[in-house]
Amino acid sequence: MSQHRHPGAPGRAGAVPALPDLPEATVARLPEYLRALHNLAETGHETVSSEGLANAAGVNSAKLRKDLSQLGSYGTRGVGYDVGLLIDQIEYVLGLTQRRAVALVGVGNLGHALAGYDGFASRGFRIAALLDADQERVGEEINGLVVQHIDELPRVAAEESIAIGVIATPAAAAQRVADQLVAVGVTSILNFAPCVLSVPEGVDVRKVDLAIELQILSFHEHRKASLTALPAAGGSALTALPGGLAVTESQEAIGT
Amino acid sequence: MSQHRHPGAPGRAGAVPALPDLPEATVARLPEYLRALHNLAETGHETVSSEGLANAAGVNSAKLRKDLSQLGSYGTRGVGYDVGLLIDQIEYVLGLTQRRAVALVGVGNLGHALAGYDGFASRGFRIAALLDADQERVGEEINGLVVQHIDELPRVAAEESIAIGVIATPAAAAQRVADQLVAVGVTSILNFAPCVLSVPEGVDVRKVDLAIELQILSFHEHRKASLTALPAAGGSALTALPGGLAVTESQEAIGT
DNA sequence: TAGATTGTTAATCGATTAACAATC
DNA sequence: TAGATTGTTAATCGATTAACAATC
Repeated sequence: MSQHRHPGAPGRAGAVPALPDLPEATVARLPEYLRALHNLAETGHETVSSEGLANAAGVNSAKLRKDLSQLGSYGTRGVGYDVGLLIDQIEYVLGLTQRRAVALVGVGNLGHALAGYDGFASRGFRIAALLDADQERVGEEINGLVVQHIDELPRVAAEESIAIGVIATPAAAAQRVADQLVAVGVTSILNFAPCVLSVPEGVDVRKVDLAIELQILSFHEHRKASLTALPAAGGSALTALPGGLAVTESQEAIGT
Repeated sequence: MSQHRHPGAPGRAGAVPALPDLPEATVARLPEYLRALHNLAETGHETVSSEGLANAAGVNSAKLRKDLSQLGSYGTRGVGYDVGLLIDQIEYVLGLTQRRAVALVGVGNLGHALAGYDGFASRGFRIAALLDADQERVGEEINGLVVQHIDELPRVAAEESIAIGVIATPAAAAQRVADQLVAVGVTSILNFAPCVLSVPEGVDVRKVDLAIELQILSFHEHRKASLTALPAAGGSALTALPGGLAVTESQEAIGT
């Protein structure tokens, strides 16, 4: 093409950052590529081929090249991709050049663990506030943060510029918390409560439901069992497992 | 694997349980329908229309009818679906008529929370064993279960008929744990470690990565910000949020 | 019968993939 | 130049959706 444009890439001042409107499936895979690239960087790799990165991320190489081509043209034919450049580019697109502040609501069993999860800090986020509706829990200190009452949310949101709300309350409380988050201007919510949330247009909600993941696996267990239970039907069942290793496609399925 | 008979689907006594090969997108939504149906049953509803159930599950009604039609024909035209019958049918298809035993490996921060998560027990699963490679943690009691050393896995798997393995170890340990699970015959794995696992064909892996969920939200935050940063472009931006509520489509996206 | 709602069709949309020309 | 690998094309596959005939 004419030249390598870095649309609003790090270092570009002035121009409006024209963020490409990526397919959702691509967006969901970029973080996986990013993680693989960080691993490669740590082990001293300066370039990587689409084949190599695809293996590290558990996808096929055509899909990887297609995904990366949506960001622009950052590879070199005959050589591969520059690991550092690609990290910068993906981090830029994902909006990770700023460390976003997260408010975690609900400091029960799961919320407690999330508050202590260092994977958030190491991958671009800062847990800026812990909130709970239970006065019993207010004042408790977890990982250097003091739990505050949910009614403090308006003040906290303003002070900390909360960008993302994480809901780890029981299902019965989740909608009310979502409403409160929306009311203070939060437009991105990660919901761990097993319920559907209603939010206005323009607010993004992602849901993680641990029991649902197990139920999906249960279906496949059930299905595999029903196949091996048909011995008369002959050859084509899954009974004989080949010894070779392969990355199962289902590993990509989450978060899509 | 085929140690005992599946209770036949309602209405199909005697016949081989011919489990339909459902589209993955449908499988991923069935647990959400099931949860919504349980809510309806608890609030005294005996029947529900596709419109009503679709609202409760956060999907559109055409999709819901299409999904349910894959299971067979369990609705009544002009009336709707029988809540109890549909619960039985979905639970059968998902293999939830037996309570599956789960082994949880890695009892650190997150694993601790998972061990105490009552959503597993209430939705068809039994945490049958807690395992860890760290001798310091062996012997600790969590929620009535004593943490055992990972080397006990072969014995535990045989004694408890483990159907699903949950990996909540650091990334560096996850592949080795997966190999150990596969070696004792586990064919379904839920992986919370931020890494790709290699497993033989026939083994299903699902991955939950909390930081990836935040990074996907971060992309959308970044994108929304880049849109509102274009004031000259006039009318069509997302700045003016309509007051009406709507269930965002992105809520369905996980686990697909 | 009249009204309601399912189950199915068919059009459309989006995602995946193999293949290969472009090009380093 | 010869070999390697990207970026793109086009075919295919799977998922979504509106519309409506079937039917309770």
